[in-house]
Amino acid sequence: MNEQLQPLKKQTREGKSTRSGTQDDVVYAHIFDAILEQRLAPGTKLSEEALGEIFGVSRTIIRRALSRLAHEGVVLLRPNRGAVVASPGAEEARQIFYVRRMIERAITELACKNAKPEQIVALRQMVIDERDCFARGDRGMGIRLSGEFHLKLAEAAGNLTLLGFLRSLISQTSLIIALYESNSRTHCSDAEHDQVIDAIEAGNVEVAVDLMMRHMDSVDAKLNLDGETASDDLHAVFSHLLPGSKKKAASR
Amino acid sequence: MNEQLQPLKKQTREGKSTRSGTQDDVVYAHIFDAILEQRLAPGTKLSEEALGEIFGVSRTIIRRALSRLAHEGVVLLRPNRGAVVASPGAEEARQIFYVRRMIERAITELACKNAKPEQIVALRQMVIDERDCFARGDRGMGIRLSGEFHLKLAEAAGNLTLLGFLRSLISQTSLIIALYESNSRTHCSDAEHDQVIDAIEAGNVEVAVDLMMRHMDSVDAKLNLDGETASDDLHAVFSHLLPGSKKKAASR
DNA sequence: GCTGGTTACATTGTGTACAATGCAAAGGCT
DNA sequence: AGCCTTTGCATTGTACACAATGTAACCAGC
Repeated sequence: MNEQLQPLKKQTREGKSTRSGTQDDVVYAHIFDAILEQRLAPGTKLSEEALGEIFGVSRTIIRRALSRLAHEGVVLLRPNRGAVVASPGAEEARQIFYVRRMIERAITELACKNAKPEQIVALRQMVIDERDCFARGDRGMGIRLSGEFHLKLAEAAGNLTLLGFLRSLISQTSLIIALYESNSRTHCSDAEHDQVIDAIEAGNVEVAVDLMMRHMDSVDAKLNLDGETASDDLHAVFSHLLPGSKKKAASR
Repeated sequence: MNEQLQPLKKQTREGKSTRSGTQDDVVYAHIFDAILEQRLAPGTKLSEEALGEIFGVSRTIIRRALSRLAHEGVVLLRPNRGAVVASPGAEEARQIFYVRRMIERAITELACKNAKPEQIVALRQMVIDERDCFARGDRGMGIRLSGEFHLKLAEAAGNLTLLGFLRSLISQTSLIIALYESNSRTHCSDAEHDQVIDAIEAGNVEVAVDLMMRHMDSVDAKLNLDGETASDDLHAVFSHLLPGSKKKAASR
């Protein structure tokens, strides 16, 4: 009788006006998209009242969305001083990529063992969608779809903890890519994604992991993490001054 | 308003205590402690109003604390139906420990390279505190201090992303340990912690990692993850567990 | 003219009232 | 008697109002 069909899918950025429950999801997704597409520059102050006015909801909803974004690392929440778009520095970016590489390796290994045929099909579909998106030249959407491919892969791996971690990592790496990508030619090349699927479908762990690592290399290679963004870095240093953290100028 | 009764036995280590702004931290810590010490059994409903009454704060604060707890995996937040204490099943526990092992390995490696002398000192102090705590027989505090040792180690590793992930993992593993630990004799043996510090101080990566992995093994070995498979956490919620009965449910 | 303090404003933090939703028990129907 | 519907209650979700805090401008003093 009571159909408990709760549409609690992972945040699909659609589904507005469901009126209850998903309002914060909608706000969250829109702000996230705006950050990825660089319509919101790093360091931009995110006023609760202004956002509430824009989206037609109260500050309560905005606050929840900002809290989620802050936890995923794309927004910096300063006590009593509001939220700003995060501006990860080069060192922070390197650390994030280091962890992501490790997580992706584990996910690839697990996916080789646990991926089901229908999940492989879904992965191939993701690559197709991704390719379409690049063809349309939609940069922000392309970055997000690349991320969703990796998330689908994590789903196939079957470890919920890894999935959650990767979600956070992808949010941050997407922001970093949007910030530091020098040449927007090849992004997350879909061909590499396809090769990884092939290896996973064949159950060849060695090759799959190797391909994934090469994929990470190619993403890495597109970034300019070597001190070319002087102004942004300076800004980042100043915005990261939190009370209680006595590590200033911890350059390394 | 009026100061409510204080069911808090220990003033948590709130050093700065800006008297406003840390309220949710206090609430968060106390609920977390209560879960770890099994004063709150898995599946227990966490009513916002009741908690607000207990801690003498409004539901707003409680809600934030529950949100944090939910994100760290020790509380399950069901839309329109309130929050309950999480009850991770055996398979979920295995997945969490798998990830934690991987993260700890990376942290150990990095700590060997990046740990500063004063951080080593702080780590040794942690072990001493931990030992004192075990001597007093404070189980919940012991589990938490063991976790804080690993967090300090992650701090020494110098990767903020890994630190954040480990914080989430420790929250969940602490809950799992509290749930599944069969014999409460040796917990997180402080001797193993000491050995790890020695190896890190000596900069011996191989030995340090090996010791850490053995340490993970010994933690693993104390758990009873075989047999009482609560098939689904959702189903576990429906089963009305008596408060205080945490042993093998025997419903296999 | 510059530095220090004071005051006014803007923004965030918190509490509370109201609305919406889910759950449960009671009553009626088959 | 059993099952379905309905109605009432309890709890969560949202919006709003007030309080606290940080920021900035202004004025006084050096």
